[in-house]
Amino acid sequence: MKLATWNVNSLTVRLPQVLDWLASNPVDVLVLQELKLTDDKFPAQAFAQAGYAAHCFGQKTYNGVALLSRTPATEVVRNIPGFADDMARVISAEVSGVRVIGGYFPNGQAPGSDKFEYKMNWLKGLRHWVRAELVSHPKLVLMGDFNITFDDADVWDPVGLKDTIHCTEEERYHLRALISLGLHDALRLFPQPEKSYSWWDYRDFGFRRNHGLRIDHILVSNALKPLVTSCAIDRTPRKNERPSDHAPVLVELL
DNA sequence: ATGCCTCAGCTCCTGAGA
Repeated sequence: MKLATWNVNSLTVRLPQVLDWLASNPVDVLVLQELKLTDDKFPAQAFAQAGYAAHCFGQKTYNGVALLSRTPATEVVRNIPGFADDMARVISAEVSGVRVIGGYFPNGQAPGSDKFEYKMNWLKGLRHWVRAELVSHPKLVLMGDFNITFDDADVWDPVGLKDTIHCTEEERYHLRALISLGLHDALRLFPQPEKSYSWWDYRDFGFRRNHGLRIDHILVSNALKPLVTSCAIDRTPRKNERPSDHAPVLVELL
């Protein structure tokens, strides 16, 4: 079973690239973030023609997530039960016996801002929900755009970006707290190239200079960890014309 | 430089992203 996550930064703009990528990478499950479109504009038909059932949780202008799967997804849940949120950030479902959660974590803008406080509250709400989900669904994958780096290895300039957004100790505390629930950073279960990032700034030739961050993650539960056979970031779509600023991340389970 | 690039929208500028 192959699963992947990709922040597409507007599905309207990126749909052809997503379809091309799925043709080359026929994963079983793909979660998408930053659709930036409403449900009525979601291209369900195009995904159906590509062999995918799709569930959308859209929103105008910002946010918006979707879950695509080759076999039908059941028990679809939108956002975090028990955490009131105006923004469309989470979609989860059961696929082939695995609980899949796709998330677009808040950006947070800057430490000390209202948006940062919202990010902290959102992370707490997510954690409490995922803790319960792990009890009822031991085989669980939590993946998406976390907007948090684990440590300096995920940052192209750890000195210059120390304590800036995505790199603060408060954010990393919440990420470690998620891991402590019984989850594992799938990418680091395997050797990776130095400076493996999943996002590069559009400005200043960020991708060409590999000035990036690893903020898109796939976390697998204790029960799934022994089944993980590979995990990788696919940089190739970042070389497209008009690319998303994020690259997809893939994991393979036995 | 509170910028640089990209996207959406109350679209020819602004807010937000990361």
